[in-house]
Amino acid sequence: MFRGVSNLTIDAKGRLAIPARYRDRLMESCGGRLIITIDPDGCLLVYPLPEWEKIELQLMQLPSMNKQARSLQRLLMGHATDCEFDTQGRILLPAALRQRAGLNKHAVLIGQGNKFEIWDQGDWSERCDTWMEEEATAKELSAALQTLTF
Amino acid sequence: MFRGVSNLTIDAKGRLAIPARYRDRLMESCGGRLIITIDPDGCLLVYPLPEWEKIELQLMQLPSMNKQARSLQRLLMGHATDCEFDTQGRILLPAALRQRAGLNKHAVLIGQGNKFEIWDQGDWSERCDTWMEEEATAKELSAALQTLTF
DNA sequence: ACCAAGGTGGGGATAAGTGGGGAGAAGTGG
DNA sequence: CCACTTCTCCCCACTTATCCCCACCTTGGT
Repeated sequence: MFRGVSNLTIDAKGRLAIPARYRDRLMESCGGRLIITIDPDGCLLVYPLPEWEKIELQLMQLPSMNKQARSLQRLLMGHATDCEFDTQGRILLPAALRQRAGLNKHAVLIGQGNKFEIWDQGDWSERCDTWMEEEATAKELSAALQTLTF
Repeated sequence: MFRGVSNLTIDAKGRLAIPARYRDRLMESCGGRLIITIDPDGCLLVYPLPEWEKIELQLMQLPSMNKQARSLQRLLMGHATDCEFDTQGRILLPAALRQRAGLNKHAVLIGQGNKFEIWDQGDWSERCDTWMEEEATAKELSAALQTLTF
């Protein structure tokens, strides 16, 4: 499971250094073969190849005549790009994806279990503020969260 | 079960000494492997790794298309950072988490059963005041508390 | 009053993250 | 088909953060 937050910089060439603590795990789980795509919420998603293949399978099984499913397929499948580490442990984020996620110099990489998310630093901290407020003051809980304890 | 409150100082490098009375227990229950994350209420949560893994499992099973679930995953999972003791029995609180919880030099560590919470000292005493007032003057009781005896 | 143990502070080696030059590959247009 | 531009990636240099180590200070017990 990937977890935790890292503040990183994207250099002028669009490269981003994956934190060293994740590298060994990524090399062994997928030989450094990653898939990067966009998330409708405005961040990028980074999957180890084997994990992505599972997602891909689920996505392709959605009904073609469902509009919402179709747009999700186009967003996720359509933007999925292969990436590998360079010799310094960095990945090159394709310009198109960087632009779509509004990524500038300062980015945030967060572990989300089987994947990572990459956010623009400003967007991320704003979102966090909002979410914390919402979660703290939430009057009613969705059914999925009714039994959660932490 | 962890209980009790400790006033601690966070030094200039962001290190915090775990009180000696907890250390043996932590070393044996998780080999000193702790997970620190944020709580929507504005404090940090500290779990022994095995405890955290249970929560993680619950979190990652929540549906990805549920917004409330997703934001909770991002807050909890996204900030969950592995920490280990240094040779003096201290842990290094990541700068990002310290900032998010508004931690300065003076902090409070409180035992909360299977986890600890870390609060800024000022925030903590303010919150305590508020809570005491609220509990004392509360007009109606939520269902979850109807049967509590203490 | 002394000793032992826990808590606090800071120097310094090492590893991790960052930035940019430049060779080679790939794409574009005449 | 060739010349030009753009992109990719390897290499090296620099900066920042992490963690080990040692030293001191405070507290509680004998």
